[in-house]
Amino acid sequence: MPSFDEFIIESKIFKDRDVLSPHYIPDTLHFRDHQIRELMSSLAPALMGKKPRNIFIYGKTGTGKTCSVRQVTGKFLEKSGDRSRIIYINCRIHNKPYRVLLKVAKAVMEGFDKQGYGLPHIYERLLGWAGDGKQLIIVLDEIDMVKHLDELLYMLTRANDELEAGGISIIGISNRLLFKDDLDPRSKSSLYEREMVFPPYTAPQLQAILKQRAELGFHENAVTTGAISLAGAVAAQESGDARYALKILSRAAEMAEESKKDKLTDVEVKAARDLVELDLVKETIEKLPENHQVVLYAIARLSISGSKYRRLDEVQDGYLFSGEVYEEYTSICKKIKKQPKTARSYRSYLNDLEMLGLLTSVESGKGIRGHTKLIKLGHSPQELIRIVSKNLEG
DNA sequence: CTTCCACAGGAACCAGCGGACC
DNA sequence: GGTCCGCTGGTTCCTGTGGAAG
Repeated sequence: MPSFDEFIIESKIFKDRDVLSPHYIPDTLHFRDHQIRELMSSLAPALMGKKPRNIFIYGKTGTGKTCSVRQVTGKFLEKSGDRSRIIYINCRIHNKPYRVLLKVAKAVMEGFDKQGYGLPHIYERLLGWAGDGKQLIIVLDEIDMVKHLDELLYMLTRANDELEAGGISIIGISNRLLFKDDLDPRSKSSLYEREMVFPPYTAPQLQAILKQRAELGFHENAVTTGAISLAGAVAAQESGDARYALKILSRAAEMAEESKKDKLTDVEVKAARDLVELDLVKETIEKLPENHQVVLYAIARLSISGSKYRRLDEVQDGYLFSGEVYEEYTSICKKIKKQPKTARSYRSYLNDLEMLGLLTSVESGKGIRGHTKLIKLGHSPQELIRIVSKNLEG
């Protein structure tokens, strides 16, 4: 009889895995002193009973936006009594004005956890709460995900005007700079009272961050300096994304562990780089609704067999017509005995997939078939087919 | 120059759902 | 248990576009 002891092995590399996870918030955040100070000075008025300005924060993923805000709000809560509150809302989940407001109301008012109230009712209750001189700061993370954002901003700014004492201010966080163009000018100017930018990390900065985490998360001498600098350099080149850098490092560590090594070197980092790429794709695909996956599958199959319209090769290799992809989609649906959705729905799936970076598309032009979209996959079709078909069966 | 093709994407609408309230 | 309310995930209808064909 084997003993479990032989499977429960002390890791030779990891000391604390959590430190490497993207949710971990370190005590000291490197290279963001400036932004943190600015945030604190912006919020300070709230502690003195005045309304702070609205702030808009922009930066790509993994540039420490959320981390910095979390840290500052944490400090803020220690200081503030019940006269001011900060509420953190992830707009990916609460992506409508109603939901945001409901979430705020729930957070602020005891026993306000019933759904089914109309928007005006919630609004009034909120006004009533802030009315006696309280400061409310709402952090909207991934603010670009909110639909009808204009409505929400308008409502909140109007609330401010109606309040004689107290106030409501907003910190908006986004990784899309362009999204402000879709806003109407009034909400734009109210949201952008103050603007902050989080630039991507440079290679040396990423290396320092990785070093800090490595000291906490790995055993002593388990990682070579070469490995850390390589991981930092790779991530800096790709995007300056700290999350990505950490992912490479921890994946490399897992690989070293699997091959029973006690040291993590640049060999593992190199190998991990490609895997991480694929991991990320896999994650996004797994979260996709069925129809999206079928569309993706259709595109992948056609990418292998190539477009029916040979003339396309003259223009650019590997692109497919929107129309033929839809045909493929419907025929796959029939094969798996599913009712295919309308072409209109299909077009919105396409847009969703493009937003997630799973495919790229360009408007036709240059002399092919009038007005259509040309579609191309962002990744190897064989891998996508593997992932999707495994997913749809299970 | 007009008409046609093959779409793009907005707007309005609808079915079905689930929780809160009476 | 009906109904009010809003959400989700579609559909239907529609107007817009830009190169190609006539």
